[in-house]
Amino acid sequence: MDGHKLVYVTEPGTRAERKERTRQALMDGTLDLLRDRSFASVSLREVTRSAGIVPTAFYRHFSSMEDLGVALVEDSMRMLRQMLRDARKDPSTKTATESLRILVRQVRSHEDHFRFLARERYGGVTEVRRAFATELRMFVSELTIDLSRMPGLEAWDIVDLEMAADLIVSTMLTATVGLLEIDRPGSENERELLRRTEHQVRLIVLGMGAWRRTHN
Amino acid sequence: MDGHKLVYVTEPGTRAERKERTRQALMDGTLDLLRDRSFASVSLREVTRSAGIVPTAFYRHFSSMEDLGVALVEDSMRMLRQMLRDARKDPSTKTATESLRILVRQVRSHEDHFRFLARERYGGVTEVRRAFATELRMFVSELTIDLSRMPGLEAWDIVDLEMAADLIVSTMLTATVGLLEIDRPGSENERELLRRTEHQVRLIVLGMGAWRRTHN
DNA sequence: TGTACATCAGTGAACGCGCGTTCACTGATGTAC
DNA sequence: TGTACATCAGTGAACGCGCGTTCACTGATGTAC
Repeated sequence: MDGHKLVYVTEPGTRAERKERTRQALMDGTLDLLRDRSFASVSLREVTRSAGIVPTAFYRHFSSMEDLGVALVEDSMRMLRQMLRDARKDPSTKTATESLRILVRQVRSHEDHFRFLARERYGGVTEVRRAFATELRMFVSELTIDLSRMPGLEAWDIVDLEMAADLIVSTMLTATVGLLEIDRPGSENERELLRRTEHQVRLIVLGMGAWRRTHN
Repeated sequence: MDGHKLVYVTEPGTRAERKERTRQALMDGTLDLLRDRSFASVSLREVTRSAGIVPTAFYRHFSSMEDLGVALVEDSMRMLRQMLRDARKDPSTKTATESLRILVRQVRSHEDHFRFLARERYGGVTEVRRAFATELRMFVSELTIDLSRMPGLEAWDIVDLEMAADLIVSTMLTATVGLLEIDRPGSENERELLRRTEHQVRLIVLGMGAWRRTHN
């Protein structure tokens, strides 16, 4: 016992690299603290504690907690945008089942970010709400265009298409929030949620077929 | 100028009445503070300030902020339950348009409570989330029963009916949250939201007709 | 109805605590020659 | 490659502040006789 240990006196890497790592530690630590609380209730000192630095060092990375919040939103939004872009490119998303499979995989591998977005979606910080709403509106527009190119939907009124796209996105969003509340991936609860969501999307698509017949 | 004024030295009513009034002032003041913040970020001292009493007097009414939070949830839930009960009794709710008209009226006359529920729905307080989820599940069950009694739906599988009821409730919930973000009642934004929601509900109902044909 | 006592909503002083922020500092890393 | 100086991420003491909570109190209201 009591043998020698190899110890880094200081962390490896250049100064810039170490700074970036601390910044990431602050952001990751904050997302971790947000697991079961709102952003507004987390203190600067808690955040620095979670990252293993002294409170005053916080200001080397962010000018305020609000600033850190904005950085987290940007980070989460970047992730969300990337996911949506990938999903639109992927040809297999043409079926509801495949879209859901992709959604589950993404949500499970970025739970912290999704939880942050879901939590702050209706939370106190106006800027977050606005950013999220904008992102969602953009995605609904893109989905509307996708729909307008599908066989049988070319003749649809754009307003009606957008209404349907909005309903599909809402349904997927509801499923996402539901997923976050299910801790155990692959559980019976999860399978039931997915089955229900899949049927709901199919119901909407069927409705669109009937809509065409009654409104055109 | 500087004439006499008639002033109540103490508030009117019995001691119990005045206590109840202070309790209400604490709850109303809190809902007011929650207009653009989360419950977790509101302090006991702010609440008593809003009600015009000294901080220590808070404990004559609630044992803690958490206790006040529970009282607010119960209050809001009571309101919600009453609204849903009334809506189910009202025969005019058989059409989507009428249901939406009732929803708008209720949301507009209880905005504080609805905002509180929407804000805390995914907020940090587990108990609130659970209470809301239970209430919602109960309402979906009731709506499922309503649907099963509608002409043409008697032969439906109960699971399918519940799936459809869930989708309708989600859609109404999304509309509710949307309404809360529109400050100006009767505005073009509000009319557009209602038109879209109405079409979405109709789309779902049409989908149910098509579903029967493809699954039975 | 009048009196004596009990109740209790609200007061005000005081406490210890965690907070955000300032400041001068340290010492390892980076750069110029 | 070696030296002298600049940079700067992180430190630690200190501050004033709002917080939740305790406690002994006040004085109007309620009750018993």
